[in-house]
Amino acid sequence: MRELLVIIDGNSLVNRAFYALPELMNKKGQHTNAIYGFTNILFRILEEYNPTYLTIAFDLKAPTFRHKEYEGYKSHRKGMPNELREQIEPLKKTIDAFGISRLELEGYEADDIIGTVAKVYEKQNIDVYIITGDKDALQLASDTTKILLTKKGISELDIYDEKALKDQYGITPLQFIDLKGLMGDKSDNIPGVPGIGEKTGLKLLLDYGSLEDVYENRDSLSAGLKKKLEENYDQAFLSKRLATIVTDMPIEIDLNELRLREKNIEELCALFNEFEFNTLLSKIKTTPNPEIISREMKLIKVDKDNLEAFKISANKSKEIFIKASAHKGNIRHRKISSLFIKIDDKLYLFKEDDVILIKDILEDEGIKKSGFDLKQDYILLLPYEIELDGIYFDVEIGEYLIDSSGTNNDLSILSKKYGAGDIKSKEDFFGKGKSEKNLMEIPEQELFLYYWDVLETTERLKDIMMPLIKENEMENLFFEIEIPLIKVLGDMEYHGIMVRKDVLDNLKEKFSIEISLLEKDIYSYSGEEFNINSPKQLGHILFDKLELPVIKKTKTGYSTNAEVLEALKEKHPIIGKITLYRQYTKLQSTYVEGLSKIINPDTGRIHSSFNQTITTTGRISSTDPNLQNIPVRLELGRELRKVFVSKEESILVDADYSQIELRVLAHISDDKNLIEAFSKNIDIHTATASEVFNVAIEDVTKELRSAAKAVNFGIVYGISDFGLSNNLGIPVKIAKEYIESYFAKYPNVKKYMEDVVKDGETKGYVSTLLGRRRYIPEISSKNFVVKSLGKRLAMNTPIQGTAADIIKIAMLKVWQRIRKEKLESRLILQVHDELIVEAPENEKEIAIKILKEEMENAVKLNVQLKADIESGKSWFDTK
DNA sequence: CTAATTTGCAA
DNA sequence: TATTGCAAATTAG
Repeated sequence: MRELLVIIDGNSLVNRAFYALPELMNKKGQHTNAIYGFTNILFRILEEYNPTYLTIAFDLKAPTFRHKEYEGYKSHRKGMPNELREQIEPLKKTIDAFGISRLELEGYEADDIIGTVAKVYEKQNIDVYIITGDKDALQLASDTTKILLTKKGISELDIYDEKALKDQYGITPLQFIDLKGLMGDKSDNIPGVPGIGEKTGLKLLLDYGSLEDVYENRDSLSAGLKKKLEENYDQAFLSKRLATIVTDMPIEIDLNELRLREKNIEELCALFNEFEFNTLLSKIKTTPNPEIISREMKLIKVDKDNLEAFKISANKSKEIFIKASAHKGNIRHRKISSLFIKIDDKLYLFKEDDVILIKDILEDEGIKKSGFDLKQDYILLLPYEIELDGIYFDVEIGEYLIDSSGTNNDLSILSKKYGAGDIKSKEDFFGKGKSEKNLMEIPEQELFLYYWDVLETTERLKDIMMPLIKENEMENLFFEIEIPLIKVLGDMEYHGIMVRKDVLDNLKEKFSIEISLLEKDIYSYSGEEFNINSPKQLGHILFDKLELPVIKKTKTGYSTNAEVLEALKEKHPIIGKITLYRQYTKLQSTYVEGLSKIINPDTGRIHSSFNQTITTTGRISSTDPNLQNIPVRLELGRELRKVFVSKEESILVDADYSQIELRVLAHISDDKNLIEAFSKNIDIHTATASEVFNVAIEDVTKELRSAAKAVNFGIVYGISDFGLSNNLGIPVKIAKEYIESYFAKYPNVKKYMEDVVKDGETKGYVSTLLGRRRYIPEISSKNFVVKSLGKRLAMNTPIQGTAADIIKIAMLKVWQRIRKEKLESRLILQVHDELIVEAPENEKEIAIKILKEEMENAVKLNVQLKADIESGKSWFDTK
């Protein structure tokens, strides 16, 4: 088999990549799109062509002989934009880490280097592929040299060899130079013969051969053409010289220097990590970390016969790494298959029946437990009446604090990211979806090896992350808040909330009657049956058939959202019906049916998952089901809250913070007027209205209050005049005046907004009161829209995030106090600014007291925190 | 079957 | 061209 040499035109490709891809940035604000595109091409070339030799040619800044001969050469080209320039050096580093050689020579363009190298080696019986976006390179094609031209962005390559050129253009590769002489090249500012383009040029060359031949035969051409040629004689031959790629540069390149070397995995990992190319990280074929494979592994199966040795070791070491693997099943009776504990270089394995033997170790606060997603382990142990204690370091949470923007960070991604070795991802090991393996199917030896890797990696990551958390001054946030919160959330999931299936069933019946009536009405208006749930079909009916005015479009067609329907409601009676239909079907499918599906048959309760590592701001999120978006605003939806109840002889105590975000704003901006508004204990929107619209408190109308409320919301979200005008349906100019008036009354709020944006721009991140960070790469974007988003994020995140910090502290304090006072009350829900406790009736008063005190005293701010408390048998009753 | 799109619910 | 989430239904590939 012949060997293959691939030569890449680096400048051409990096430009293509830059302009073809959208703006990408890492969290430091460094642009990475060109590097990303280029790297993707590299991966593709390596996979598809598997070349023996690979080299990438770059231009250097120095002028070439072409500039000296013709000062117009490429003179009209704009310099490289800074967003691209800053990517060149990192790209070269990346190429080096790939083990790919680079060719750069002063005084010659990449084309010349490519031409020379190609010609030298095609004579040595090597196949040469030249990859570029520049058609000039076609002159280099031969029967053994192929030109691969990028087309349409960078995703596809067109392959040309000598024969393909002949077929398509009818001329030889060398005649391409003559063609350039005739037609010139706009992109390089090569003039050619004005008035001759590709069509005429090709015809002339087809008829006569070369540029010289064309001139010799000019007499047989039409008068006009002859004149053009004669007037531009010098220019034509200059153009031909400029377009000629040098193939005999005085350089010697040893083929061996172009040989593809081994990748420098460590360096590549570090680079991809810096660029935040998480998807590419997994593409790197890693060799197992030598340290891991050289370590001697010792698996010790522990049962009652050899328990003592384990306990001595655990007590001595004081730090263990744990992971439980469990069968699928009910939260209260989920069976642990094996519990793995790593201590130093030993891996201990406990089968289900033996886990209880080490209850004392697991509950010993003095023995530190580290792991990945320890909430899961905590919950798994609860049915065995083991309450995991001494939880010390959770790698998933560590990563969340280091960078809250990360998405689906499983252990395998993290270990690559931090260079902590290579490990199979959960999906790779267990399979996913239908082919997910049952624990029983996996040979024990394999399982053991997998968990060894998991715990080994966990330990390494812990060691890597700990200093990062320290550096970023997040130790307090991590150890005093997030880690202790694991158990609070675990308990909330484990306890769940009682639901009334009978109420759900009634609602289902009631709703389906309404829905079918509405369907009939809608079909009678539309004159045909269609799927009302399909925006496409609904759009067709409303805007094509009924010819209602189009208010808004989406990228795929007409918009039919609530706002649009609201605008159309007077135009046709069908609109009101559709709005109602939407309301009912939403409640039916998402809530009535959704919740029914997920009631735990065992407990009669709903056990939602509370995730601690999802949101960018520090909030908690809830899934399966999401209990943080149960309807409340509309009468109809609010009914659903009757489903959520307390168990027998208990009561729900519901406490929610009053205006926590605006209070946080008052504190961090230290705005006297805003602080004073809160201290007077009057409705904050009314107070704002009075200030902004310059009326006495008593004279604030409903309308003014509601406008002020919108302004307050806008302020919290990072205000823009456009956004506010949109929200209030007023002109941008008026919205602008509102904002200016607000800032005039609350000058320190204005100062805070300016400062936090500035701070975000210089540091690349913003922080909450407790030091939680969010990186905002958007803020250094050149794109106005993206940058504006960045500014709003900078303004909003500290507010929303600080409120999240505060309620987390409150949750901890409430949880701890309930335990300390040995109550049977339980914290069961958190909805961002609201906590719900299920309390036995005789604990109602103390539960109220605890919630009130702990929430209002969670932190000390320049304004009082206020919590409003209600109680009742159902969530509906607490509002 | 999966991914993207549209819609709508909460704080 | 207003912040943060989750989920259902439809539809394109």
